Amino acid sequence: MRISKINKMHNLSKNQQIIFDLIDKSSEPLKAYAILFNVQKKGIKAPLQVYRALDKLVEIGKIHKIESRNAFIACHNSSCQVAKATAFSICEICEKVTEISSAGLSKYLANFKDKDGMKYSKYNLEFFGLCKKCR
Amino acid sequence: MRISKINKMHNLSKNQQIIFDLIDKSSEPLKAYAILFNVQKKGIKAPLQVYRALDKLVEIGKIHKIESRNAFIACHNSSCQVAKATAFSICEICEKVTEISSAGLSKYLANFKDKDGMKYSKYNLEFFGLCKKCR
DNA sequence: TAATGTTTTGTTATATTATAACAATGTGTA
DNA sequence: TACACATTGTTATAATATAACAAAACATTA
Repeated sequence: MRISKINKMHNLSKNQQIIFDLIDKSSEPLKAYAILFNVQKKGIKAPLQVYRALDKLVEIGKIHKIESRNAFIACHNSSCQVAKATAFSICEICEKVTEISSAGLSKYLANFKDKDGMKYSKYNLEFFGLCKKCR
Repeated sequence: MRISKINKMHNLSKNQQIIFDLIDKSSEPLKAYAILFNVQKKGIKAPLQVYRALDKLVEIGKIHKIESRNAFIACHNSSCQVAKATAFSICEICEKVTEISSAGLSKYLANFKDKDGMKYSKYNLEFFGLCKKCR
């Protein structure tokens, strides 16, 4: 019972944990094949093993995919248990990526309705510009 | 002089025009290799020819890339001469994609400042949900 | 028109990103 | 134990995108 509860709180499997740890300690978004290269010494040999772990980690909100870069970063936003509302800033020079956590922004977007009055369950926003260092 | 002016207004080259026409008349986002397949009868034989045209068309704002789908749609927002502020709604069932043109939204995002007071020159926003038909 | 720089094209090869299909093993629960 | 389901391992392949180089077309100015 306890164990099932823990599982539902998304205890990670072996491969998932290895790959999450790598992404979590990285200072920059990691690409799938860079991850593969890094975890080969831990016995993860095939792309599919990486992609499966990535899919699951994205699904449960532990990591996010930066779509414009095909790269993955750990979620550092405690409130986002699930990957349903994400916003990032991306520096076009040094490629530094930061997850934005702005209550105002998420509220605005979560409540945004299009012309037909349609509301959306999920969004991904990527801002581009120059970071402090690169300006 | 006149000609140069026209060029600066982004008259399209042969391949760019062929590929833009195809995307523009499509009711759904097109993927690069679907485009390639469709324009082979017009003499465009190699992926690179397609990608080069796509890059240029994106650069001048005639088309947009839907990052989460690796697909391209024509811009139907007369005000967006350059691909610097884009927003789309995507139906997760039928994959219908619509460009959102909301003055409120674009104003809000163009003026959005992060915690460090940083403003961004460019953004891409993708909303996900169910369209009217699929709901 | 000739000379020039720039953009576009054509072409082959290759790199990068991602999934299909199938068998085996592990894990949680009845 | 037995069952359902998630995870793993493995090989092969599909889908997406770029490198490098040469040639042709186009725009500008002398």
